[in-house]
Amino acid sequence: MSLRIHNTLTGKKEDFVPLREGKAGMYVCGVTVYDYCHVGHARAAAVFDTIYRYLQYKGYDVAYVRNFTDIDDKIINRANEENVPWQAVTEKYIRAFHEDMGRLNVAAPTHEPKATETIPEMIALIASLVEQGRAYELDGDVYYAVKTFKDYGRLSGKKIDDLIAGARVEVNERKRDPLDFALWKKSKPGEPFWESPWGRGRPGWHIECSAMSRKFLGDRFDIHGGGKDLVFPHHENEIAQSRGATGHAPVKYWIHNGFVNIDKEKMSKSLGNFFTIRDILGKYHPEALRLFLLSSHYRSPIDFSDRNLDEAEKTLDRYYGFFAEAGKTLEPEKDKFDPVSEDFMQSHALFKKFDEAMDDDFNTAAALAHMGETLRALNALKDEFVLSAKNPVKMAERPYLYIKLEAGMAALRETGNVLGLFFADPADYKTRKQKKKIEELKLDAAEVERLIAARNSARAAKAWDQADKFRDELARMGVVLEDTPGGTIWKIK
RNA sequence: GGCGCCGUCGCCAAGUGGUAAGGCAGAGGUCUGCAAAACCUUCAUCCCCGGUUCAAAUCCGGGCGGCGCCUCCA
Repeated sequence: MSLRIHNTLTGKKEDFVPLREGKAGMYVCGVTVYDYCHVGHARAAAVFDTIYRYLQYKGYDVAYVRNFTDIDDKIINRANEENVPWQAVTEKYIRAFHEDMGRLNVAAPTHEPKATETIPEMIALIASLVEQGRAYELDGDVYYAVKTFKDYGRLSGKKIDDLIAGARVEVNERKRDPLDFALWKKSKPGEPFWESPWGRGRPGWHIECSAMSRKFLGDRFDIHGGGKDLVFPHHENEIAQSRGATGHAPVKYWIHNGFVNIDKEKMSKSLGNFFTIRDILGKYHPEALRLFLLSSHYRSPIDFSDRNLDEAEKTLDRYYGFFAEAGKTLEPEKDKFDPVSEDFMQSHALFKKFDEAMDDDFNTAAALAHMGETLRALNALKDEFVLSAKNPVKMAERPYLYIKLEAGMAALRETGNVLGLFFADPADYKTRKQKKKIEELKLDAAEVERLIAARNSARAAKAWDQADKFRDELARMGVVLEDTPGGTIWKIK
């Protein structure tokens, strides 16, 4: 079975054939660290994290680079506003980024370079472009001469002439062409700077990624990812720079994720219609956010709403409910059965379906559907297993039910892990969630426990009317009861 | 204005030529003192019009509606 990837460059799904067998090099544009990340950033992070995990699951040795843009106008502005050194800004938001990613269970990439650590490589790249006549200096600034690159516009499907016609009036009229973009910017007094052959300055945005990807992955690598909004001009410019300098098309497969929308509109800083990751995690379990982000195909827009987040959380409850119940059911019986063989585990039907879905351009939505079907089947199996203990006729089936359950659970966990899900301890998941809800509703847990105890006394006396009164009272508080063999448990509606 | 994407059940969402996955909500049922949870059953012909084809949600043309990129943006 082979992996197929939708390549922005060709607009088609193509078989994934890495440049070096068994290995994969992937570069994903990270964030500019001048503010907290919003849900749109979370989507890109979760999507490419999932791709990273899936490639590893498929057996590839993956070099995954995700950068930080830690020098740019917005950072300088922010530093000036807050009257702090620019490094204070970037350090603060890099830390915040790592916190957010940790909570979303986004794995650390193999390399996480900062632009400011890659300045010499950028200068070398720019120098090479200048030497080849593809870039020119203008009073301390260096621009890329777009017209020297005949394939400009190929990635984004744009024609140079159309672009020129539609180009805005530039502040800098000295550029040879309105499309030419800055590779190096002369620093203004008081601004951070690095020494270069063109004087003191700092890098343009696009050159960073060309330099950082090249530094860690070489002149050519397999996958380059980022949000759809980066296709033009950022990635177009990257191609122009890298290919202009090295002569190689740098990237084999370009992957772009769709936006997170709010009321059909793109979530973005400039529109102001965004929620930061931390805003959302105050209200929802981080895993619910991650599940939500993976519940649509990565290229489709996804609509952010409480309703959708609620649904994701509910789905998650089902999984964790099963893991908790199945764990409780199987654990005490483990000694009675032979351990399940690795072969049997790996032969679980879910894997084939999961792989098929993911092989088809990382179709996480379809993969999750298969996992959901498996979950339902396993719940049924679990009930059957519990009942079989009391039924002499079914006794003989128990070993079989047992290994089916164990294997199914393992399959769910393993596929879940590829999606970065189910990483919490089931008991922990529930407790944490409960705690949060109690705080939200300002419930008195002791009072709840007291009412439950009262109800259970009534039940013991078969005073059903009395018992129902307590139930109703709890219901008014938002508490729902579940009478299980192990006692009465409760949760918040 | 240029380029591009999208429109599938009340909601979310798969499906790129072979006769509509999955989830939520709803309805009925099993279980339960009653519930809850879980499970079972049930629940759409795919924005409109025309065309190609034995066959189209899927391809082509034309509408209508929504969105994105063209400027910093995941």
